Amino acid sequence: MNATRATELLRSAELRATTQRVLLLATLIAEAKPLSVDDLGLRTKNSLDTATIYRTLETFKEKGLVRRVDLDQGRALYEHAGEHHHHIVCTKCGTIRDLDICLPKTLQNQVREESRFAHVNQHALEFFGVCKKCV
Amino acid sequence: MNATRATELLRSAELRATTQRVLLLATLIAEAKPLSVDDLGLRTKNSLDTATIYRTLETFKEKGLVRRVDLDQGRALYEHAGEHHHHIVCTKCGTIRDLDICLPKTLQNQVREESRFAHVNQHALEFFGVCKKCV
DNA sequence: ATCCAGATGCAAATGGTTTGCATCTGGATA
DNA sequence: TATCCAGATGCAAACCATTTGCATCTGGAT
Ligand SMILES: [Mn+2]
Ligand SMILES: [Mn+2]
Ligand SMILES: [Zn+2]
Ligand SMILES: [Zn+2]
Repeated sequence: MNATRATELLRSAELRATTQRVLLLATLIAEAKPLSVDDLGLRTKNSLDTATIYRTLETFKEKGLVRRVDLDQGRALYEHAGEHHHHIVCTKCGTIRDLDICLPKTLQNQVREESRFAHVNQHALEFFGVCKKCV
Repeated sequence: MNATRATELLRSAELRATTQRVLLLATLIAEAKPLSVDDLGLRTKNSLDTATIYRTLETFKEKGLVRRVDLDQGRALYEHAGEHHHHIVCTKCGTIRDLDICLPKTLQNQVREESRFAHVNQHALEFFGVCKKCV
């Protein structure tokens, strides 16, 4: 179980290690992929109130423990925040895969120039396609 | 006005050129940036029912006249579909700028390999930063 | 001028997310 | 170990973007 690890992480983030938080964070670590609030509800056997899940995820996000993945309109997904990375989504079955690629520095600099923005801080990059099972 | 151009586009898309559709498409062409349903309501002086706007945008999307931009969770944005491009968003004032950059072919091929997906069809790429006015 | 498939307006429903408030609890303290 | 309370939770209601059912209206073909 990741309960111990989750508790440690909560402590270092200066958050109270409540039953609910440990459970949610351990689940996010175990699944290692973007989960919806509903997903989290199911994985925790509906033992947590929906409002608690939302509030907890927001807290986790502020502390950098999770990051929100906005793939489409509608429901938000959250994943345990590890290394910066991107995703590819199967448009047929919804499967999400991590990608260990990122934008080349040259492109990021190009954006800095072309945008004429004072700062460019982040970017979101997702790919969409059809996985082998869904061909 | 872009009313004439809008009517032409609707005709070539085999869509009936109703008052509402011409108005919406002309607005999207004129603004040339991603607009929310509320934006479109305001720009058209609240003369259109919200349900009509939603249904019209969906129709336009199916015909390739507009594309939906999912920047964050919450409200969807729609823009007149021209060349494939990306955006940078100011996280302070919300301003959205077009970017004429795209991913290098090498990266796209890399994704094809690493993902092990059968097909990779699209991608979404958005940058976030602070514009000069908001520094 | 007539006609009708498809488009619109209105109002109610839906679904994800947020919020107010009473109660509960983690963990600091004595 | 018992006490205590700021902060966390559960519950129910509110909120807000989007969708849907249905009666009425209209673009454009005849
Ligand atoms: Mn991931
Ligand atoms: Mn654009
Ligand atoms: Zn698939
Ligand atoms: Zn700005």
